[in-house]
Amino acid sequence: MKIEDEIKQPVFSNVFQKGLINILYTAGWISQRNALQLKEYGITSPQFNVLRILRGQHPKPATVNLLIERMLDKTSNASRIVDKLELKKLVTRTVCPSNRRAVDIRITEAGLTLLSEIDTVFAQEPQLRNLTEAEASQLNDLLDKIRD
Amino acid sequence: MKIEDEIKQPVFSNVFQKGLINILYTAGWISQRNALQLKEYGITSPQFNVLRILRGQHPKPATVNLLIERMLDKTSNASRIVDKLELKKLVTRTVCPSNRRAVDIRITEAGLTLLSEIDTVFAQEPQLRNLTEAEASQLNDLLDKIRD
DNA sequence: TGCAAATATATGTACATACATTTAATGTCG
DNA sequence: CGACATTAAATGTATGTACATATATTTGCA
Repeated sequence: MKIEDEIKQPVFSNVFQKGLINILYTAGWISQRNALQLKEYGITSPQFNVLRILRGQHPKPATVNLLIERMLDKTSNASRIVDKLELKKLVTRTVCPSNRRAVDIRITEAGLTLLSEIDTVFAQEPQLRNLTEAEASQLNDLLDKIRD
Repeated sequence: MKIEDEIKQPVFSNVFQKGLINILYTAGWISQRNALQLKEYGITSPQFNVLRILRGQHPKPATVNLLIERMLDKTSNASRIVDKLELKKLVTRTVCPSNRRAVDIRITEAGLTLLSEIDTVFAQEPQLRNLTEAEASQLNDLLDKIRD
């Protein structure tokens, strides 16, 4: 559906204004779909993102600082997201021996198992399936250019 | 900066995966910039969006339902956003005379004044300034296609 | 008419975001 | 060495998101 109809705004003042709204709206649309799928597995999107970062590090530990560096949203609260994951036994938290200010965070076996289940489901419905490879590249270039 | 560097992820499994992350990351980047600018005026992004919808209706009132229809995020809680705006005297809330279930919400003079101040500032630094008009159109087409 | 269904909004709860502040450990430099 | 700044993480507070439920009003129809 065209963005004009989705938010019932008949016209935009210009194509830039429309593009801006379109990015925000599309990101929300994607997030909502993701959140719905993840809900069946009992985790939220931020929790899922943190788990994937931890899997990338595995078997090395990550610190809260490293999580913040790699999270999509830099200002969110990694500490409290890890709290929730720890409660679900998907990660462990131990004081870092070489720097007792820092905390070593590791994904557990249960966490790895959960991620691989989710991967299987996500692989069945590929993302951005409506775009060709060339279009997806074009999109990446445009988005990178916006943030320059 | 390229998305790989921004989130310190050296490679993506494919261009679709990268595109997905890029949309989410870019939307966050835009939101954060907007939020920072709006903070000087004492309002948040959702509050700003609601105010703009109300200005679009002015001098007619809007209901909570109309706000939900037009908000970027359909599931957010319009009622409580209006609460905050009402506290700041930027909107008024009165029971709708023709349907006492509904509530007429109107932007106040103070609200209109605030919006026009913000417009002035935003106009000075146009959005998506790094894109040409053709590129912005292309972006809109790609984003619309993703949601088909 | 009367009563159930639908509608409009508000409220409750859990989680996340945004940002300031606090606490503890480590580094640094006089 | 010791005071002070820096760093890593946790905590506090306000706001927003997501979703279920509650309350009040209106509508429809037996």
